[in-house]
Amino acid sequence: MDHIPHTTKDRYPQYIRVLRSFKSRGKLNVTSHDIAKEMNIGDTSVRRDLSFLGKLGRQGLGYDVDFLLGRFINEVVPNEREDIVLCGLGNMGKALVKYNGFVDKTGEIVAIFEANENLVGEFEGVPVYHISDISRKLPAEAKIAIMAIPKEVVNDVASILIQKGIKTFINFSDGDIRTRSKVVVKKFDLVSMIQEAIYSSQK
Amino acid sequence: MDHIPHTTKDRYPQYIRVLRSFKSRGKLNVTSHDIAKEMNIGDTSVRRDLSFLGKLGRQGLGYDVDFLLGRFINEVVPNEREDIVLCGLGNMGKALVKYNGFVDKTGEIVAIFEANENLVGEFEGVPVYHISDISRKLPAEAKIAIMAIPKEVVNDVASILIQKGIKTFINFSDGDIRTRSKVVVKKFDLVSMIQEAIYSSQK
DNA sequence: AAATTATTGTGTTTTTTTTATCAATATTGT
DNA sequence: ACAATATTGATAAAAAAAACACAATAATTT
Repeated sequence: MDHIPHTTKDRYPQYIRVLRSFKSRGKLNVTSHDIAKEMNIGDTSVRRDLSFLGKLGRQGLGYDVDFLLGRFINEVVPNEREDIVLCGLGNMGKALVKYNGFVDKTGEIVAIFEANENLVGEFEGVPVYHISDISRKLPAEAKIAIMAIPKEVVNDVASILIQKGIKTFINFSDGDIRTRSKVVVKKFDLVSMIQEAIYSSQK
Repeated sequence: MDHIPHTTKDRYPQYIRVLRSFKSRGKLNVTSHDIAKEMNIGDTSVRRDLSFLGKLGRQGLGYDVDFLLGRFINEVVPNEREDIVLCGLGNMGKALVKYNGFVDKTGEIVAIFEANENLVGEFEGVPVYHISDISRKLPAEAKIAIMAIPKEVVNDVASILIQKGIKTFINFSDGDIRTRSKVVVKKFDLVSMIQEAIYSSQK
């Protein structure tokens, strides 16, 4: 399996989403055409993308959904479950904890840090610590932090987390995370999301 | 201004995000190189992308952030503010209402529909109606719906909204919206978001 | 005021990505 | 078992995108 093109790699997470959707609809087998339609690309591109992971399909028949999904998860998310910490137990934080779906393959929220003393204790089975305890209570294996705290404090908290070894941020804060360290930040941006949706519906 | 390439168009929303970020940092002027670095593409690509919208920069100097941002907003989001309705006032719904940022240029949540009778009335200045009142209370101009309701009901509610003229969905529900109508659905998918972040931090 | 440095905008070249084509193979119907 | 149909995987061709290269121009320094 030699060099995988950049565009192909970028599509891999989308394959997982689409395959999950097929699976949830009870589809056991899909063709490159089915996938292509769902992803708005050509069926040749789908077959090409898949071919980098090996000969996964059966001529005349298509691809086995479960097998393909397993193959993708293995390629795209090769590690075991990642431990995730959540900063901020406001409405967004609570909503995120309640998304149970990602416990299975991706990771699990193992600790929550919150500024409001009254919330310290436990939420939905996850321990809640005071935000000032990050240095002491941050689980050693955690490499990912979800930020759901106000923009006024997001950079202060982020720099402590970076010091402690966090390499990846999912940022739901309204402020940007700015750092000179080499970390990955995925920003949740409702404005862009809405704009992209409007834009898509117009072109 | 003739045919704009697909990849360029796809990058336009990202330019807005990056320019907003520069602006919030107090930067008045940027070069193609600044933008390129922020977007992980080449500076030539940036200049080419911009050139489709006219001669926007000044040789030797760069681009005016405000001017460029205005030009992009005009191109990508050409309409006036869009009226948005929100379905579901749980933790996620409440969190979304509190994101004030998108009131300015993108749109505004003008009505909320919720199943819990106790929440009917008003939230953060937005009227809250019972979910059974969608047909009667849906604002006529609304074309976008944010769905923050459980998967068990998301498709029932969606089909009522589609009947009433909603064309664009932002779906925070854990279930997929499935329809034969030609609508745009942008799904918020925490699992994919985390997976993409992990994937990015590894390649 | 000339030289130096920075930076845009665009014609051209190179690289990457997508699409077209088709042999190989699997299934289904007769 | 044969013909018809469906679909993969791969090679070749076409199209699209990115990078290169540089003239034009603006600011800055000497």
